[in-house]
Amino acid sequence: MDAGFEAHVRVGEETFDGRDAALLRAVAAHGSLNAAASTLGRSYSRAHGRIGDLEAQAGPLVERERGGSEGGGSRLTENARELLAQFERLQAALEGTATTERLVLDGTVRERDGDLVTVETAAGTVGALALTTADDVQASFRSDAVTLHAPESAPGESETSARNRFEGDVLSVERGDGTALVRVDVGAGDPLAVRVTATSLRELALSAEDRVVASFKATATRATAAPDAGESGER
Amino acid sequence: MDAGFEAHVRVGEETFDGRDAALLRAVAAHGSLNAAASTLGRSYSRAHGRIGDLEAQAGPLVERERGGSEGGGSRLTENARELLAQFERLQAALEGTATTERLVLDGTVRERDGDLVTVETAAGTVGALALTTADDVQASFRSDAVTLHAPESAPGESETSARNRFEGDVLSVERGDGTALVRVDVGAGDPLAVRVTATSLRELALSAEDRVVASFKATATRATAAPDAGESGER
DNA sequence: CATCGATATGTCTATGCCGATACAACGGTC
DNA sequence: GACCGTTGTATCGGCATAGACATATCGATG
Repeated sequence: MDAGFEAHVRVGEETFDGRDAALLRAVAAHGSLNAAASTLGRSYSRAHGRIGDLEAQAGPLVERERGGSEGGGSRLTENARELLAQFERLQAALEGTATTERLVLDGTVRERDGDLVTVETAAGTVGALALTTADDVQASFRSDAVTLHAPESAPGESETSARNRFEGDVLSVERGDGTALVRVDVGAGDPLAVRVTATSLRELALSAEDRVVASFKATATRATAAPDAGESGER
Repeated sequence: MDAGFEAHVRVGEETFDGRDAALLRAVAAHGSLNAAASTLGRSYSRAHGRIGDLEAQAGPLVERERGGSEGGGSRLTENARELLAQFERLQAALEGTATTERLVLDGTVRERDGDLVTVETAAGTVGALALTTADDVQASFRSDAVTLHAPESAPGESETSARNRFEGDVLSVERGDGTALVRVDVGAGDPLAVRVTATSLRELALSAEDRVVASFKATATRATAAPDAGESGER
């Protein structure tokens, strides 16, 4: 039961997707559309047509050369490299959110101010951006959105823009490759997972049972409708 | 040229996507698969088959009733509501990252430690999670990942797990509905955009030309390959 | 027991996508 | 001028998907 996605970038009427990105990468790697298509197991004519369609919307993507000692070839334009980089940033960003753990807190909306809502949860009150008008909500946020502080030096409410703040005990520290996952009991059902660098782990001198303050921004917290048992309108 | 995606949740052999989610929502809203299919402009037989396929992997999704005064009907199981909620959280999370502004910093990798790299950029040195082995990279992060501090009370390096820190001048403050977008000049090409709540804006008393400290976590920063002008390996 | 509206199931067919194939044009090298 | 490997262009056929349609079944109601 794991999460996934297909990224794409709209460019005019066309939709540039992972398949297109692979094609451009292969062209860059092989120096010819022919070789690119065949290594991808795709037909040359389709690949050719696809590039034509994309170029009609995005401007020149490949510089073509016909004839010559090696028959010619194709190279990416600056334009194409830019598009590809944009796609890859998007892909990386989405990849991050799809694979990053999230903490989900069930709660009830207490206050609204535009998109911003105040939600009461088992762990305390949190601010969140609302994507729903329902009052029974789940507030969730990414484990990499949380900053840990030593309790004695945690900044005051009015000194930072991180509005949400929990205090709790470190349950476990799981060392990874350059980063570590710290689990903190904040009084909610599930522990709060926080991904930090190995350096931070060392400088905060964190280990199990230590007391820490966890802060995260309301604008990085999303409130979505809770899975309602009864009936209360669609969408 | 805007970003998008198609979310899906793998469940056994099947892939639960936005189309499936819409179907389940319509069933919940109308109380019958027949009405659901027809309001979605889809054929009943296909919709029926699709639900059967999904149930083979995910377990019961709808409770069916045949016959009766109103011919019967279908209602979602708890299981289905759970699946739908999971999908909607994913959708919301991805939606957030696809629409949230990102700051992109061009830079060069100076150091590696597992997935973690140190990147030198025009605005300063930042830690990031690397998704590439290239040395010319773009470090990017979400505008909602950045916490603002008053300069005098910004926490020290060893007191928090936010490893990246810039100091700069506020360029502009753009008030929205409950939140505001603060642009900070940090010496990079583009300004750093930070989304904060209206409350934070007030408590930090931010306005243009103020000096602020912006901090964000290395684990929320992603390094992707820069659009390389020359040739340096595929992928 | 006929009616009605829903579930349940199978088949036909239109459509879109894509690989496969064929063929022309190009321009260096031999 | 023949050769070669590429870029262009057009067409055919296979395959998967999904709508359209036909039909059977179910069960409360009147």
